[in-house]
Amino acid sequence: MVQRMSQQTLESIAKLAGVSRSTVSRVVNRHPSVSPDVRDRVTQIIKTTGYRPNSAARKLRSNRSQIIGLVFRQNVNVLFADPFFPRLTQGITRVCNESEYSLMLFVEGNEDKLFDLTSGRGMFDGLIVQTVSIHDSLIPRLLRRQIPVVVSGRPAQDIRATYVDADNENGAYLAVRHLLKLGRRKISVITGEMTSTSSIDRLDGYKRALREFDIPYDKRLVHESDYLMEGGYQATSVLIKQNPDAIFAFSDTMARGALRALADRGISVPEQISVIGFDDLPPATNERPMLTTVRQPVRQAGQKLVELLLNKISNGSHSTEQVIFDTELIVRETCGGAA
Amino acid sequence: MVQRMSQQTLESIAKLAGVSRSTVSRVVNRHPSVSPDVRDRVTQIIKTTGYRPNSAARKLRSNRSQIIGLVFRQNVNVLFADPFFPRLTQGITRVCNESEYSLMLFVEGNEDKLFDLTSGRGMFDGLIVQTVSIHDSLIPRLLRRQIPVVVSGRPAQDIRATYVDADNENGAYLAVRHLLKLGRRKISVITGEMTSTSSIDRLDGYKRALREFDIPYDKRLVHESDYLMEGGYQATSVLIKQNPDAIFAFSDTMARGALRALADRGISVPEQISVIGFDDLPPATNERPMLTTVRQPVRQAGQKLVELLLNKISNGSHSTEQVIFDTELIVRETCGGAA
DNA sequence: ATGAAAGCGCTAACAT
DNA sequence: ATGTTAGCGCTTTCAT
Repeated sequence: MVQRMSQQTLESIAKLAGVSRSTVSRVVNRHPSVSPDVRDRVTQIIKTTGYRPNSAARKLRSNRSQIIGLVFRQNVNVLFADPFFPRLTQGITRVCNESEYSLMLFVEGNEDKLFDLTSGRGMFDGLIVQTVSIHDSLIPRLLRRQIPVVVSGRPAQDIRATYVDADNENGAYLAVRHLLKLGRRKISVITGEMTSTSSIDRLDGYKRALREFDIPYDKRLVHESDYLMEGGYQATSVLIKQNPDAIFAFSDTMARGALRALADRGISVPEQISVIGFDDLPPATNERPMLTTVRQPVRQAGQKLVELLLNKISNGSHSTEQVIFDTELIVRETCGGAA
Repeated sequence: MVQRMSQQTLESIAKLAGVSRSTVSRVVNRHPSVSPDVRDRVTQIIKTTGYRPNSAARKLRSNRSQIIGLVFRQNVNVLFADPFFPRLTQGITRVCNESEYSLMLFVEGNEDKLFDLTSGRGMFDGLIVQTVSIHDSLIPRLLRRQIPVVVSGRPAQDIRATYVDADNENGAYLAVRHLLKLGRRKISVITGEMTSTSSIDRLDGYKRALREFDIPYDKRLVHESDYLMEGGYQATSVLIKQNPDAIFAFSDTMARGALRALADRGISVPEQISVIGFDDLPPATNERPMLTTVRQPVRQAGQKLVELLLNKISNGSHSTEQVIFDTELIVRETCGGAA
């Protein structure tokens, strides 16, 4: 007669199998020194009883949970609206599934709550944290706690962390230079929140290209937005009053919004206004007009993040590492003229 | 002199404060019977040392984690592409943030791995699981484990579970009846995976409307797809050969794909073909032509799910409860003619 | 109001 | 190859 399923322990399984707790533990953890017959008997009992190790106990004892946390601080709307995040998540889950690690996602919680959850030793072997604002203090707090953390996106200057990022500055530079070469002179920009390093870096690239062509920086051509399609639409409605001959949006999603706003006003792309986006994630490929954009290898970034984190976990190293992926201009229909 | 931050325990804090471990525990857990001065002293030390309770130990002892898990089995692509999920997640996080519970998300893991993670007592106080396929056995396995579970979307017939769902059958019925009243007779359908109860129920509603108008069910008009925009596009490319006068897609996202496919072929909507979607989530409102669709209250569903789960956790009840939200036809531009 | 002590379920060092 | 044993850090009686 088998016990109630819900309360099995190593001890109860041991009793059922007529062996000691340690032996059962060995079987569960695939330790080699267990005789085949004992192993089979125990395995059988585990199966019929449906025994599962108590993860809290396991963690408490071994100090490993085999779980890594993925923290997205972004608003849920943005998180799901922008194809960036699923891509990144895919890269991450792929490596996790190959390894013995499982992934747990955190969305939208205030910083303190999140810190409590993630910093308590006993929960995660390590964390991947997506940067949000340079004013955010979650990352420095976690680092101070000596929790293995890798950061997705460059964190604020004063934070020494291992991170993975795309070369945002150069990507933006390439895009704007391309527009300038095509003869565009009033290039407006739709940025993300300017507290994020990606927007800061991209705007730097924009400025560098302008300097190279001796064009003064005009901040009336720069509109801060939110990475949402609707935001791109509205930003365009405002920027259009400056009569720009190009729009460079810091995400494909916002570029889509811009295209729609232009279409609604009967402004032709690329004849009257060129448009370039940033990301080059799937929708950029199959919507029309096909979007010229800056490609960043998001999935690879996700994979790299996990690799770095797993290294950090196993080495216990306190060193820091930065991986910057190249970005690349993908010329399609919305900017006019080939590279 | 304060100890290294990373290894504080109840014991070490107690030593620092010159009290016993129990007293520190009482302070941490806001137990009333601690004298004010002791409380202050201990609180101060906790703050300066940055002590955090070990969650594994806590859980092991008290059998509560204050964490609920949200399990999405869907492919990451679908998960992020369909506005349904962020909406649901918002509803859920909202209630969680009001309560003392935290939310943890699971995405894309195989069933066994997921079961290990979620079923191990010691991790979650309860789970919200999104249904995927009627053949999926994660939910019955969790239920057998007596883990508090509420299900989002109706599970398979033979599963007795607490769940929240929209009235899919009637929503589809309303949509199709509307088309029939407008004189449409060859109404094609783009379904989701037919292993999902939502698609099954919606197809039932479709059939009921047809019966009411004495129109035979023609399965060549039914195309199974995947809830992605691209899927809607491709389904439409196939269905169009049957010369339908209407397309009813089981999600707004697929309806968008259908609209694009029709536009690419120069087929005018609603003049030549009517289109109706399902969901009525934000993009349905601001894209053109404005989509006629079936509204389901996704955010409320999310909230309800949490409420039901928290009840279940606190009551420890083994009873089961079903909440079905009404669906509603929202007539806009793509079907032609008002209600 | 505070402390002592037991034990949650597990792993791993040690003994056999 | 298997068993014995000692905790991991915490909560919670039970004393005082």
